[in-house]
Amino acid sequence: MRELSASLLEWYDHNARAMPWRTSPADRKAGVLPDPYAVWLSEVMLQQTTVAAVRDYHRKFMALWPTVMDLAAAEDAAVMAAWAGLGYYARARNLLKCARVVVTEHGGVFPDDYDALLGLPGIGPYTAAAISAIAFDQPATVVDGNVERVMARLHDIHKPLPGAKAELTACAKDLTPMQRPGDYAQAVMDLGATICTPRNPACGICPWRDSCDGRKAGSAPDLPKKTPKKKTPTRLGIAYVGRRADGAWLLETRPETGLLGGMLGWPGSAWDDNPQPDAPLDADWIKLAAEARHTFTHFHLRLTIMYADLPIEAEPQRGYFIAQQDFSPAALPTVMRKVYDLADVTR
DNA sequence: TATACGTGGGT
DNA sequence: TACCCAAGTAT
Repeated sequence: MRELSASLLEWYDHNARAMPWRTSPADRKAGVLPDPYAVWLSEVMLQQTTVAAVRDYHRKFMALWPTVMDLAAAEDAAVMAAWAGLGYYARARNLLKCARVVVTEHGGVFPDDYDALLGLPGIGPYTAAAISAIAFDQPATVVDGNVERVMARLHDIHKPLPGAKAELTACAKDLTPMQRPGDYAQAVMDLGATICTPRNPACGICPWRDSCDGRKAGSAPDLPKKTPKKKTPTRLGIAYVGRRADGAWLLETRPETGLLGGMLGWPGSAWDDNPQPDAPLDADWIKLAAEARHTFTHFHLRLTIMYADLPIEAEPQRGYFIAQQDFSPAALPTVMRKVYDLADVTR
């Protein structure tokens, strides 16, 4: 066990991926730990999201709100707008809740232990372990998709996920060292992200190649097994893009919960098999030639786009006008930005 | 335990 | 085109 963690840390010393919210292995050895706020922000953004997608958002958030106190004091709409395009918007809502709890109940200082972190909004088992290990060098065990894959291969476990989760977690826990646990946590994930990849793993240059049961059995590239998922259905909908004579756009803030909760969007119908017209006000709505197509995690969506020029005195039953100079399509979730782009081009 | 919840990139 | 996948969490 100790030899495995030691060899991985040796590998990590020379192969750590550079990320703005990290401190280098050399710095960490000198006792320099990263800013817990920056780590927390990065870990929430990285939930089910690639490092490449996160970089610019993390930089933007750190520039807009350099401390957890700044973020806690931010306007909800500003945070949602800044998160637009990154997906899984419940993360942004919980991010704000968490920042405010840290300020009001923890004096603006992030707790350093797993259990306290686990109690905060938007922080689950993975993120609690990641923050305590990476930001505070506590011996917590991170189990993300990378770690699951690495453990399944190392021990040649064929039981499919998610059922195998507990077993894989136990394996990961056994390997977690008391020395440099923060570096170790990042090292296993880096190993999974760069060597022990889902397809075509680079077993030949893996620091654990001589200990890997999956490699010995020849099954490593096929692990972990996963229970098959059903295919995604298609839903239909109608979106209404209204523009007032002074250039203002008719938008709405979506309900706090559910899909795209709390985000800005175009008023529209429900999204289902047979959407009914549901214009936000009476107007000469024109059906545009192009429809917006978008795929969410659990369904495909095809949106019919209706457009109307609206009089200056228009009084919509739903939504509100945003002046042209106050509106940025970048503040829209991607599906809504697609609608905007099509309306802009097709009209 | 199962489902809802985004998006972009890779194959 | 149609999957799969990415440093998961909440319910």
